[in-house]
Amino acid sequence: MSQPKQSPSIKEIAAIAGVSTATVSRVLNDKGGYGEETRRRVMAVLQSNGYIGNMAAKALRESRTRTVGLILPSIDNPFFSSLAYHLEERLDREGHSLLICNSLGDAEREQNHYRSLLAKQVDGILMISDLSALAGRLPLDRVPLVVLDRRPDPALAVPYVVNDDRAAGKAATEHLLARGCRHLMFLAFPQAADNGASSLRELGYLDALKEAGIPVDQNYILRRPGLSPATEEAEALVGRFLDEGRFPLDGIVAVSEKTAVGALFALRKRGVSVPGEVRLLGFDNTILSEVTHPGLSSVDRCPEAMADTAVRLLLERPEKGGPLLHEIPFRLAERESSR
Amino acid sequence: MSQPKQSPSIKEIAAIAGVSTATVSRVLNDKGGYGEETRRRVMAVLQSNGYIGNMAAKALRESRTRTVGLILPSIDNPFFSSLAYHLEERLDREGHSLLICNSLGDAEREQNHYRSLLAKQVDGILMISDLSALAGRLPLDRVPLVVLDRRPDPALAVPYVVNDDRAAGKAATEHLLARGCRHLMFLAFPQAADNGASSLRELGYLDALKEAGIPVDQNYILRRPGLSPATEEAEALVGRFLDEGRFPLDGIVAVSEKTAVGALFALRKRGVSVPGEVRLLGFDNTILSEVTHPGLSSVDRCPEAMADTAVRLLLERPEKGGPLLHEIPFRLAERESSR
DNA sequence: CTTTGATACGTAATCGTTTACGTATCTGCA
DNA sequence: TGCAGATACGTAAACGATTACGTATCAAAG
Repeated sequence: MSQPKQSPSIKEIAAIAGVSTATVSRVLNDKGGYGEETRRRVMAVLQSNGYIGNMAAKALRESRTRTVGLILPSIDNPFFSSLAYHLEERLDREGHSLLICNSLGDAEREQNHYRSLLAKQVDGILMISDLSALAGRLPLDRVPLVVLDRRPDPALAVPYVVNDDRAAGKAATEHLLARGCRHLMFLAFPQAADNGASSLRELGYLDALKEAGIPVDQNYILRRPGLSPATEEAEALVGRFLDEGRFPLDGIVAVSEKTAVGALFALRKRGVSVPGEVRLLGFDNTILSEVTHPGLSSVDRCPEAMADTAVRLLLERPEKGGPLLHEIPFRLAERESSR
Repeated sequence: MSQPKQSPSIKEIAAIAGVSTATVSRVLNDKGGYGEETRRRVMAVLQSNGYIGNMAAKALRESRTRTVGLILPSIDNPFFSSLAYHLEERLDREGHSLLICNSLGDAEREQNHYRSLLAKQVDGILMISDLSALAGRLPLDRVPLVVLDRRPDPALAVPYVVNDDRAAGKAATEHLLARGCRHLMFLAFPQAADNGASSLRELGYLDALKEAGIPVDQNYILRRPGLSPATEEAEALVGRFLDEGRFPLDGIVAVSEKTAVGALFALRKRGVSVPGEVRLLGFDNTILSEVTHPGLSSVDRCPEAMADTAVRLLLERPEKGGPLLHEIPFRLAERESSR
């Protein structure tokens, strides 16, 4: 009735079925080289003994685990968890599993996790990191490595998957310009923690202003110090800007969703209507953008497509020398905050 | 300069250092039984050759992987991803890694993932599932198993970690009663998809009404059909209730965060002020509750404590026969929606 | 000087697979 | 009949670690 506590090994199965381990293995892997009668008998024994293979042994023998690792700052972040969802989905379809490691952006944690993943013999590693913590200290070529949502130094020769952030910044800005905004704020990431995306989006913002013939005013470019949570800082920054009242304002491009929420809070507390007086637009388009009031217009960075490309790069290992940069299309999700 | 593509094996290290593999292994594991001079030499060779162990081999030999699996409906859910974050955090501190598997609540996926985790020789499995899909079809005792946020049949003898949902439902209701609400709606999960928590919270709601001497009216208990996304259905249900206008309403206890958001949308569209005319309270207290307007009062289910307990149960394997039910304290996070 | 015990190793088996290689049986054809 | 080639297996060697067991050396104790 009850199954044995431990799964039997291929050897025990072989003994019961009266064949060799080689034959059991062949049956298990559909390799052929056995008679139909034998196959049936082996299958029956496997079934009735609740055989479940030992992937550790298989991995040792084949030196592949069908497991890949994902190192990210924190799975507890709506955009990353959406990305992780799609990565797992895609990997699962290819018969691979996903190991998740939170780094909190900490260099030491990244290194430890990376080493540990290599030791675990993963078939590949996905990272949301600029790799500056790893470069030179750990081998980057023992196993396929793909970076997501960050732009590592091209000298490291690691492929990376990002959006065309400059174009996205430009599109976001143009969206607000098209709705009549003329005094546009750009709410940026801290310079230090700049993951490359923020300054590119800023360039896009500048591109759009230039094309529209609107002079750039540095007072409209607000940069978070980066010491406290994004939402709080953004709220404080925008709040101060509004309180000083030195400059007119009718639109804000926020470099992330959380900063956009902060901006929204600041505006609401001061009774500034959105989108009536100020239009607002953020990035990431996670569930957060759906539940604020008004709903946040947001640049959808298409995490599903990012995941798709990253997994393809990781598993199909394109010939060396291919392009490192892989850009994923984005699209604007318009909601009330910019209408 | 550049390290070898493949990590050397213990055997190669041994050869270079002029010792046996046994000695290298002993040095690696601090087992003692070697001279100081030898230790230094072996260490140096390990270092300079970029040795990284092979956990597949180690797992095969020791039959433990220091890896545990987590099967959940979807990592792309704020409460679950918070739970996953804390699980990983806690496991990492114990030297374990976390494999993540999305089941979408689908029985077949759950089974496949479960089998695959067993094959991968994980040291334990965490599940957000009532196990009905597994019971009888797969061995539940090959490896320690702990259920989170669901109440599996006690006959399965699987420990599970949940909140005291009845108490939480009661506390939530009392919170609104204390603020003067007398016409309280309870917004429940669909009967089919009931994970046990919803009906317990409903009992708590009834407890609170009874204690307050308020007669129960079934018209105030709304149940989602469970066919569409929670937020939409909740919005539709509450909307219809309001539009019919047959019953007075001044408070809503929503069984989850997403249903609370749906309720909030319905109220807002009809110009019902929250908390002025209707006070609202939900569950889960994820980041969603922070960004709605007004901010959602929410029962914080303390995912960190849940993770802590679950990992402890999984790794410390308490003596058989201990209690299965493990209740985690909750606390009310009060925001504007109920003030 | 012998004995005892500790210390510092090495040898080889083992974990559960896969697979190269060998071999026996059978089928079909000249 | 004899032989080639296919088919259906079995044998045994890996994969990279751990570890029980054996052994040589040495110091201290008797």
